[in-house]
Amino acid sequence: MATRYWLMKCEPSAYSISDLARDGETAWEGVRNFQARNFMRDDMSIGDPVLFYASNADPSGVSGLATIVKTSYPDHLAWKQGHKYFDARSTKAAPTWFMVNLGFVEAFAATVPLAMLKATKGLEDMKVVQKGSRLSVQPVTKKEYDIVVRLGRKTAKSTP
DNA sequence: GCCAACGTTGGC
DNA sequence: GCCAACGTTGGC
Repeated sequence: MATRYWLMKCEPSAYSISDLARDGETAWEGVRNFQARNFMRDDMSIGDPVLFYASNADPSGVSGLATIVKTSYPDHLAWKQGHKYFDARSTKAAPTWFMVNLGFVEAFAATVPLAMLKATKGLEDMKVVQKGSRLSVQPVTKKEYDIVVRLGRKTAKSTP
């Protein structure tokens, strides 16, 4: 499958880019939105580049880069009774929810804030800059990805 | 902590 | 199949 580019959101209090830097790889668990699930289940390939987005952060924005190291497999937490990600609809025979594994690529020295993304030419169409966008896994174009990477590295240089 | 926007559920 | 009610997300 062709390389696709992604943006994946997470609250730093739950999991941050430094956690990923420490772990090297992590299972992207707990996605409970059908659109996000479809992207993970159907459209991701190993090696796809990912913008790691910190939501509910100070500031919110892209904090680093990751890559897909394992394509989708059933989210076993949906089967765990009592777990916060438990969902009775999901069975082993017909799983409802899936996850992928992310590998660490790079942590920006400073987060590229959402306000900067909004102010940058060429990123107007990104879902994340649009008002009310809550999709936690979303596709981005190569062009958008490249612009954000450039912003992230520029920010890094100006931050001691 | 507030609240607007959104996705999902359930009554009808 | 509509739509109100609810729970959640996420910027500020």
